[in-house]
Amino acid sequence: MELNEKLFKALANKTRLEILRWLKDPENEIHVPTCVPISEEIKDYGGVCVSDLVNQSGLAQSTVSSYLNLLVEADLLIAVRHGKWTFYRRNEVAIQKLGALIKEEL
Amino acid sequence: MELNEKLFKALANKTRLEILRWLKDPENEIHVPTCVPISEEIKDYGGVCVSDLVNQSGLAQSTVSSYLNLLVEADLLIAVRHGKWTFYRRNEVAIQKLGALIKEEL
DNA sequence: ACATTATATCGTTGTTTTCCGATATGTCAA
DNA sequence: TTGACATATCGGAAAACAACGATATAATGT
Repeated sequence: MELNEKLFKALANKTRLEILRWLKDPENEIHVPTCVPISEEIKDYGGVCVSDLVNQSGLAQSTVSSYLNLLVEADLLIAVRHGKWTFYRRNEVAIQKLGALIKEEL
Repeated sequence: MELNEKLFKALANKTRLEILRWLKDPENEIHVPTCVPISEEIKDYGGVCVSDLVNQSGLAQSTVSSYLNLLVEADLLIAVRHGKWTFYRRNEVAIQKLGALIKEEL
């Protein structure tokens, strides 16, 4: 984790910011959840599948998928594949570190 | 100060990030300073003129000027005009607040 | 094996950003 | 008040991004 252009580019988009917020509290924020947690990891750590975020955002599936990939590349999200679903969740450690880095190093 | 697209867009550029770093410690980071502090405010709070940042960055004067304006608009920099110079300095309060907001609200 | 579902990737088009040179504005000094 | 300097603004060309539909890949169920 470092404060580079790539990281801030990932955050420089309304929808991607919304995705991060939705994933903060999916129980309340994801209005029509469809993917049921199917593993202990998902039950423990949470995670939302792509199609739920597609519904929520109103954007095309391909757009959301690439946005999610950008956020993973920036280390802000963690992706876990289970069967045909990929569950995305926040990388809380990295996000806290980001806040600290901005205070110290920006 | 809020975590919106505009703020992160301002940070999503290598040169603008460098400018923020240079302004963190201008004495050491600005290699060829030309603008002498001419007021108590600049002496007290610091601040670097546009032409020094133009030299440092190697970009055109117009580019640097608009980059600085973007950072001011995002509330990350403070601009103070003295005579024919405009001195830019970091908005440390806002930057600390940004770090805190990311930890709490991102 | 085949159809279905979920996600990822590719190619494209319109929009935004980057960065420039030219020019305008503002300030000081002679 | 004219010239020189510092900065800001404008208009444009090239690159990057946003967002889409079409298609590829991957896993599941029959």
